[in-house]
Amino acid sequence: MDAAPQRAGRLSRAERERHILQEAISFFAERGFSGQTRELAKRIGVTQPLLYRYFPTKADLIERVYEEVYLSRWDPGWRDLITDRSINLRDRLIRFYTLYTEAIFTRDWMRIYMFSGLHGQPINERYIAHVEEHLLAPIVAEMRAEKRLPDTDVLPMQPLELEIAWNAQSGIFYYGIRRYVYGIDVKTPLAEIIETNVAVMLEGAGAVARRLIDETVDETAAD
Amino acid sequence: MDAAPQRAGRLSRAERERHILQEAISFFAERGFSGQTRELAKRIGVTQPLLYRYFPTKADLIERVYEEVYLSRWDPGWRDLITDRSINLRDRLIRFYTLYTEAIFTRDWMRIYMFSGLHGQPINERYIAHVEEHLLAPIVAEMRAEKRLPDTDVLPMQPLELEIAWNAQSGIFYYGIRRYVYGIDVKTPLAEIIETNVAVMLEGAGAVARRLIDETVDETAAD
DNA sequence: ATGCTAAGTTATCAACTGATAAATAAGGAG
DNA sequence: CTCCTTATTTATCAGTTGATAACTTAGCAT
Repeated sequence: MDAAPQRAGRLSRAERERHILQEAISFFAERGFSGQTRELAKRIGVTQPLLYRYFPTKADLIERVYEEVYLSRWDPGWRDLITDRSINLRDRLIRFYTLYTEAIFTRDWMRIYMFSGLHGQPINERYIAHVEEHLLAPIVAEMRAEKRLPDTDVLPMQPLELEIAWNAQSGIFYYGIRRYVYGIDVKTPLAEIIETNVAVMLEGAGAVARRLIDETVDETAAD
Repeated sequence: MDAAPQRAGRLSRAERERHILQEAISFFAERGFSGQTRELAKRIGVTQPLLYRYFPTKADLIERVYEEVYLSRWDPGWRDLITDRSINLRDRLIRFYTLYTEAIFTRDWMRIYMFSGLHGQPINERYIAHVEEHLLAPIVAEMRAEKRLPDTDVLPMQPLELEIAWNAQSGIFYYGIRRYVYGIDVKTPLAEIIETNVAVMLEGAGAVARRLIDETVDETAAD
């Protein structure tokens, strides 16, 4: 037997909108953006036309889902933490990546992120630019300071240096993809992954970065 | 004006099937698996019902797309290359990742891979297990040999060691995601990414691995 | 209590979409 | 050249899907 078609409780406009948006995030994260409005409505416990009393079109609802997911979870404090030289770099990076992954390592966030990336949403590209500017570039600068290399004012950040930061970022992020997007049961706990990636970044990438800078200086001197 | 509705040339059953499958790969890679059969047919230049003369259902066609993408691009020689100790490890890994990325770094492959992962396709999970067994585990073993650490027969591969290999793999793979899935114009050429990742893996992960093994041996001795 | 505002539902449309059946035509075999 | 096999098309169905309009009802204000 089906459950008796029950009338949804009456909520204030703001409450209902919030409720719909929240459910829409986990719904589209699961089904992708081709998920159907009727199924979403059923999950929320309201009728399908009600959605259109709050969002003019499905595309508008999806747009709001993007905003909610991307904007509401970003913490400006991350950047301050990365550049806080009262803490040693290793601890800073471990602490930052712990906080960062606490914010984005959820099934909803990771899957919405991948779906929006696949759909070529501009917001995705903007997010990546934001990550480069506010997280990776500062990390590169801190790494230079740690290794007593020239400031980025003196010697601009090299593309390859950014890629080295991307390397660590990728190692951690792809762990999240395997776990939350692919749904694989990765045995190693996240804390160890972060520690390892930070260690590898400091030991390996530090050396590579130094070499890179030396080479660049040589080339400049040779001109 | 629309082009005159032209009749498709008559092909042999095998040729047409191959043609449909090839187009289906790039079509579904672009649109995702919710892409419509009519649009696919239009792109191929045949009528939509013709697809059903070759594939019983849309789901069957998608299944064939998976097989084609995942199975046809795997080269058993990769493993032989990784374990070929007549070449030094650094060159071996660079050569391997060059070949591997030549095989999978296409818009079609990367996007089909992500879509199938998001849809929880078992083939995706199987592929990852295959990568771990035939690529990453051998890399870990070679790294141990390089660093003159105990063989995996003596001391089994630690989960964290596998994760260190995943780290390098992720750095390279995520470059592909950024480029071919997100469509970002990454400035640094792939060759440099591979060189850097391999260098980082050998310098950083080598040290971390050694430490890990030492700790494990200590713990074993302490028991 | 009465009535008005706004939240929610019912009914329904038009376009879409996977799939099937019957009709058509290309091209090799004899 | 004719026939026959089969690749391809035309026509169409039934279920789906985003969206709209009209109707109903909850609950606060007076």
